[in-house]
Amino acid sequence: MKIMQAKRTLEILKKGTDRIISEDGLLEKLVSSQKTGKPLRAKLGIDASGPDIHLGFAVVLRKLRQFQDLGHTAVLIIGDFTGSIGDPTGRSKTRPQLTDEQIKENMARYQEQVFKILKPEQTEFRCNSEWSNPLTSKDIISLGAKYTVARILEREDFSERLKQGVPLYMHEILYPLFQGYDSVAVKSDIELGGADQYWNLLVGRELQREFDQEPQIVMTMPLLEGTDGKLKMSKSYNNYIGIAEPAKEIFGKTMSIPDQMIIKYFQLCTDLDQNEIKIIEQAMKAGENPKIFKERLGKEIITLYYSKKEADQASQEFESVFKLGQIPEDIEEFIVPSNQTNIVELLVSTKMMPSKSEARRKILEGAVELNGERILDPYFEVNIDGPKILKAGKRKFLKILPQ
RNA sequence: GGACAGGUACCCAAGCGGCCAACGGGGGCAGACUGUAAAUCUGCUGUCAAUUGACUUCGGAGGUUCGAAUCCUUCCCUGUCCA
Repeated sequence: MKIMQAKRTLEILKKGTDRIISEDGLLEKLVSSQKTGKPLRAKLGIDASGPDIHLGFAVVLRKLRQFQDLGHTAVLIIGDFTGSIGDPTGRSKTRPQLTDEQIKENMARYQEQVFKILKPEQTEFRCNSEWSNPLTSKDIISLGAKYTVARILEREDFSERLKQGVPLYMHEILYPLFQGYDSVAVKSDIELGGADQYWNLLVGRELQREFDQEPQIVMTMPLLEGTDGKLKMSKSYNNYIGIAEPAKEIFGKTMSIPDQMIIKYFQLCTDLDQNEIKIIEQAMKAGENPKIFKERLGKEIITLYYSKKEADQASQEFESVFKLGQIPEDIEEFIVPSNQTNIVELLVSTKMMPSKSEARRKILEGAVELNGERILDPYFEVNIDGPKILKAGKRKFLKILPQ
């Protein structure tokens, strides 16, 4: 009876995952949790440096939410300690050390965003400095004694860097160890992560065994490519869609993903069921305009984080601005001190262009419009005798006002 | 500690005494087109001044030279091999 129920649960949890190590292990944990009535502890590590949650990370968070819906506990670990190392996954980049202030601030912003997806009452927020800071040199050495260099080097990006002659530093090697130690510290039952975290998560499993704990289940979710459709969504590639961004932005960015990504986004970022997605896929294959599905996608996503109403608004505005070439509703205003000014000066002082050279270039390229009229002359003098709309490129609008 | 190879703009990567603000690719921005901020094509991509010009930039600091990213000295950093 209990087993049947646990099996059903397992099926739900399996949906949309990348890998589970191991399914049998997970089933066992589910069964015993049902027997004892004790919720499982599902761990997820988050990076303390960039407090913006994007759709890629939301994929994992949404899975975590599923665990909560099934009665389990989410344990979110802010990597404020490991943050000072910088996760070497992907490429090597040293991250700046964060101050306590910054971390507190980031934490607050995280909670705000995370609870758009998770249930607060079933979420445990922890900082890994809590248990990592007190470790002594001796502790760290003995932690190091629990893992071999060969095993560390099994990791693809490490061995790759070694092969290519790219520096690999001692502290980076320690990173997975500390992340794994987090699992020991919070006694996690399951750890979730993106597919690129697979290896890191396995270390946690090994370390738990070393510390005589039942090893955690490792569950990874597929990585979501960013708006470029190639690289994984990440702040550092500037190809992300943040869940806390204005609805308009979310919509626009969604519209800019390559057509081939539409289905994957539906699968990972929306609640549409598999059948519905199939229908969309077939419709596109049959030659229907992908644009309409992209619109649907944008709306679905916004509805998830805002509301249906805001989704419709964002979509309508997009249509009017980009298709019909109209002016958006609420544009920023800028008050010009003098009543006449050179167009180049104006573009720079309003920060629409980063430098005068750039402003001149863009003018010559035909990117600048004033009240709907294209300006091609860098010497153009703007008379500010009333409100005017300045447009630079397709997306930048500004209302110019006289003093 | 020794030998060798390297450090070039946001990234990768050419250049190895003047024609270098520096080839090419990626990224970014803009224009055209379109079904969208997809795709494709084209242009731009150090700053200031502007038809030609000036300034800052090729790991750091000095030097040689009319003139250096390019040669020399020294320092810092990275990799490979040897101890």
